Amino acid sequence: MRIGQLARSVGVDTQTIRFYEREGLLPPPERQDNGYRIYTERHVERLAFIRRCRILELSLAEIHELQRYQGAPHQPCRAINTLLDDHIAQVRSQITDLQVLEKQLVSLRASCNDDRDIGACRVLEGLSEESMQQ
Amino acid sequence: MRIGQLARSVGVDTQTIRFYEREGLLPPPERQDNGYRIYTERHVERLAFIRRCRILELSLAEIHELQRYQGAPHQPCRAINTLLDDHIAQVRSQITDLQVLEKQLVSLRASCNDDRDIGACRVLEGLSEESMQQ
DNA sequence: TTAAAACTATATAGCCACTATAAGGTCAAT
DNA sequence: ATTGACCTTATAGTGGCTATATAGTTTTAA
Repeated sequence: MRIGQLARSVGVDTQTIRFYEREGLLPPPERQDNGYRIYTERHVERLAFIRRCRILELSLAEIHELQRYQGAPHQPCRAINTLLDDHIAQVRSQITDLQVLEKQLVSLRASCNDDRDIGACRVLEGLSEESMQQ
Repeated sequence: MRIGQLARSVGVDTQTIRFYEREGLLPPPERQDNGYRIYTERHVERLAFIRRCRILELSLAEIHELQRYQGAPHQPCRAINTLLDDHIAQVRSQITDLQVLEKQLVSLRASCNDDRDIGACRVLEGLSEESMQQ
């Protein structure tokens, strides 16, 4: 199949496919005489794998690492689990950070109603005060 | 004061200060004969304002908008509150997304212990299966 | 049969908010 | 006189795409 069909069947842009190829995540396919890329079922699977990883917000580097593991199926899989554990830890710390942020924002927002002049807006005041902690 | 002192007093890199100037967030300061930038107390405040906004993850565009409001103190401040409400909504949706993500990752991780061969690793299997929903 | 459309190719720039590097000028102290 | 700390501009890199420009190829419709 050609790049457009691969793109449609996995749900990505053709540009993204070429980008993954350049990044070494997708092996360079055969070419037709006119230079068009020809993909096989294995490319579909490989691309789908990448997309599933991306949905889980694994970085391209992490995906690369997973692909290396796939190439060595008789090693223990502890490294894979560690990779995932690290990623989970990262996601959790992002959540915690955002929750702190949300609290700060909500508290700032609560300091002002909608009916003031900008000159008296407590939100703007709050942002201008030194008291705000990092 | 010169750029290094401003940077230290607000806790940013000198590069970042020049970057904000280029982006129009910080007004261009006077220059000494040798070309060095000379900052005043007002620049300190202005830069600190920017930093407080950035801590709250407001974008440079949003900060720009806030600065425009500061220049027109006799308008109603509803726009400011709306900006903040939108930002809060955005942060909340990020949190929700990450929580969904975390669940998926934890469930994937739970499918495998540390003592398999990579060829039998259920994590890798999970990532390779079509069953994973986007 | 030809003209339009839909597809493919490469190369390059843009997004965001910085951060890093290079290559050089200025100034104070030793 | 030289070291070191500071300052200047310009340019490139980060991540994961996405957009644009330019051009060649194939397919479809008139």
